Amino acid sequence: MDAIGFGQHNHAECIRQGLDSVDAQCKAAGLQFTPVRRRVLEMLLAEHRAHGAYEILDNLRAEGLGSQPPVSYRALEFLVKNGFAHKIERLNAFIACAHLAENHAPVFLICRACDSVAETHTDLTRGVLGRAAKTAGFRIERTGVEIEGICTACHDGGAA
Amino acid sequence: MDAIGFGQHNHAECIRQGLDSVDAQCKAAGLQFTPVRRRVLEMLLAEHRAHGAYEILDNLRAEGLGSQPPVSYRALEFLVKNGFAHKIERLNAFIACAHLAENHAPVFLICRACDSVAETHTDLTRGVLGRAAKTAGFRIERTGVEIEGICTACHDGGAA
DNA sequence: TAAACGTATGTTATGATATAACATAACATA
DNA sequence: TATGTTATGTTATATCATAACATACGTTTA
Repeated sequence: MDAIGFGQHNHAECIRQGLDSVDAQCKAAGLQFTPVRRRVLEMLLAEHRAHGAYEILDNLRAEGLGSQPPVSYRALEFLVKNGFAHKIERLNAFIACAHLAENHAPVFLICRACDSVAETHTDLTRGVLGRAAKTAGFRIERTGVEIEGICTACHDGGAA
Repeated sequence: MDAIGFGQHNHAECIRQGLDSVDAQCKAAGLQFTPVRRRVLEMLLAEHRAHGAYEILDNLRAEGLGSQPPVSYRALEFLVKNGFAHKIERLNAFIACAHLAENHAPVFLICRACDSVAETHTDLTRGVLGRAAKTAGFRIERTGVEIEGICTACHDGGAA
């Protein structure tokens, strides 16, 4: 279980792969990966932190790709609906999916010091929670796990 | 592991116990359980569903207990900070804590059909997620697990 | 080609959620 | 009384999100 987001990796490659993978998935599924949608995903991929819809919008506006809130919200909705991005509810902000193409019940580790967000995943329907839900007669459809704390870099660095 | 919220219980008793318990905890901790705070908790306890801050405010206003947003937000902040209520991030809404006095890493089961919310809990720091976090060097401070689906009553009743 | 349709985008306006900032009150205690 | 602390009252505004309608553009169908 890797937690992409903290730690070293070839980030340029990480962005390229993300775009390529979504490109391919869209082609396969007959989805339109339009310029705005592509650019929004690229912005999300640029950093492993959550981006607000209005921050995205500011960037789009600067590039002449749109100037009103629905533009960014629509692109983000497309990305989230198709599993290419996730919304971090705690932050009212969005992040590129770090486990594209995997069937994921995502878990987010949110550093409150540096705002980076790492994504890992689990299968909540198994384990304690799944059993609890089953006992309660609850039919799970979607899960969201958001964990707030301090990442390695920040507590090693002294930010906490 | 019980999931209070769905299923039968003596609700009047449930409200009374909630208020009494918080009353006692406030006395013990030297916290002021003021009329507004008490009334807000009572509103939350009235139903096992999440209440928006402005819905709470409307009620307060009708009772002459406050008329501006900060009134409800402050009371809710007090309740959340001291563990007497929780915020459901998905819904931007608040719910009374169903496990008062327990050290809780709450887990919410949210029925998208009837809007009821049940609270159960787990120890995320143990188990798969805890190990994952440890591996990533992440220091967990707070966890929020929100599970959306359909509750017993709703799928038995046919709402899904 | 044109008509009809579906999907994406552009734009205006507004709704919904949340907080900053400052003023006042109420209470404890030095 | 003066001081400090906590809670409340109030104004204004920031932030997040979507409804509704208009326009564009490609594809299918006649």
